[in-house]
Amino acid sequence: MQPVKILIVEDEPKTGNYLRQGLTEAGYVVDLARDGLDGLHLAQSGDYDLLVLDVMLPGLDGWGVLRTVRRGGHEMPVLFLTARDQVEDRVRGLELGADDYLVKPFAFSELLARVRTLLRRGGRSKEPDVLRAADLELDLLRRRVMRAGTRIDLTAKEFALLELLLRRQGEVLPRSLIASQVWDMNFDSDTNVIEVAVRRLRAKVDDPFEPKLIRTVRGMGYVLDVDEAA
Amino acid sequence: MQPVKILIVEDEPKTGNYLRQGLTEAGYVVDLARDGLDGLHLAQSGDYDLLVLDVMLPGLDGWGVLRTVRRGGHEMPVLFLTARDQVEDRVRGLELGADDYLVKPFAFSELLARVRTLLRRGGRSKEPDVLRAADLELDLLRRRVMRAGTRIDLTAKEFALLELLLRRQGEVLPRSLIASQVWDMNFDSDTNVIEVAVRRLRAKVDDPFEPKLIRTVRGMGYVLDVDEAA
DNA sequence: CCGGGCCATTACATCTTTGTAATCTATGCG
DNA sequence: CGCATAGATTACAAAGATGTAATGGCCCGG
Repeated sequence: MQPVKILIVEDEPKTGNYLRQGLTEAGYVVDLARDGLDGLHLAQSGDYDLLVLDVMLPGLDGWGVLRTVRRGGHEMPVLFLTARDQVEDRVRGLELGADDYLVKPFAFSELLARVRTLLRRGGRSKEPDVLRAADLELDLLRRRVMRAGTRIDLTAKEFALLELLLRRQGEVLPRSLIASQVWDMNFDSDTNVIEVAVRRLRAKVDDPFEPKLIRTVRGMGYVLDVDEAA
Repeated sequence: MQPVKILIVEDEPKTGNYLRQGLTEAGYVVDLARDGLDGLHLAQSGDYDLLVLDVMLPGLDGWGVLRTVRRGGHEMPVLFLTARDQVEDRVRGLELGADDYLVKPFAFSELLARVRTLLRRGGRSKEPDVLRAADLELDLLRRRVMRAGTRIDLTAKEFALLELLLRRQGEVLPRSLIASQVWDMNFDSDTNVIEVAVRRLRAKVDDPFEPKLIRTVRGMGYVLDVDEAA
């Protein structure tokens, strides 16, 4: 089972690095091209499972890249990144065979969700549909959470956070990681949103139940795991 | 292709009739039993594709019915209806093989969504995944709407309303029908929520585009269709 | 062409979600 | 043991979702 390979074509260093890091952390093998031409050459090798293309690139833009790649007979799914005011042009992208697009800035969890869907569609993916820990269940397709037989209603952020904790259960996730996956690129690290979000999630997912699944690791971050101490 | 048959077991006449009518309007063949025993006998015939069981029934309750039905070897999916304060007991229901439950009162569209999912899971259903009209597309699985290549963000109510209009495109839907499918049982008919909801939906789905798809039929209701007048 | 009802539209109120900030608690070190 | 700091908790604020209500325009019958 070879890893899933993703090519990012993005000129803004900040966005590019953020994407590369986030996708790498999520377990993909990632290459990053800084302009359209480089991107095109890499893409034409044909060994990527997905392209993430910025629309606005110096020289050859995202559409140019896509057109040529498609002409070469490559069929991998493509996710476009566009600025808020470029949305007008979307039709062009979709006509050319872009499969989805995101408007910047976006929460990384949003991007990840799309990436997963696109890969799933291509059949290229052994993604599970349900994540579990003890009596807790998170159904990705139905976007639904159950614990001990009760449905639990989570808000979007709560869901994204729990999904992350479940996907990486047993790992202590530093706040920086959580921030980069659940919030957007411009996340301001000197707030306590994460603590508050964890609190809210705990109130729904842990407070009424036993055992507690979300643990705080002082100075490190949070883990979700089924406590081994027995 | 035979129709999908659903058995409702519900003693409250108001709820029972509401469910029967709503599901019938949605195209299912529906039987309604008023108590647990009747329900059980009907269910044991085994020719239903889905059961909708009220938990609280006079005499034999929902669990009793389910237990016996399962013992008879029937495997159809079951949707439980429970009052807000009965939720405690849910585990029992799920252990017995109830597949989902709803807390009363619920919007009918909620129930319908669950019914569709349960039927889809059973493989018993030729439900499409995408509804279309002209350049408008509603993706049921991804809960996403696109028109002319742009993604359109809809709220829950807007989505439910558009889904209904699309499923029944070409038909003029009276307000009463819309109310019963998109709002809950206790819908108060002397408000103008529907008009307001249609306005909001139009603002997103029709105002920025051509042709207009949602039409008002004076004195009758609303239709979504691709205008034939050309 | 006038008037009544039907619908559209807008404004506003309420509730939920999400973020910010202030305060409280407890862990672990000196 | 007491303090410094990380984290928990609570309160408040801003933004979005949804419902209520008031107003205005338009269609149609007379």
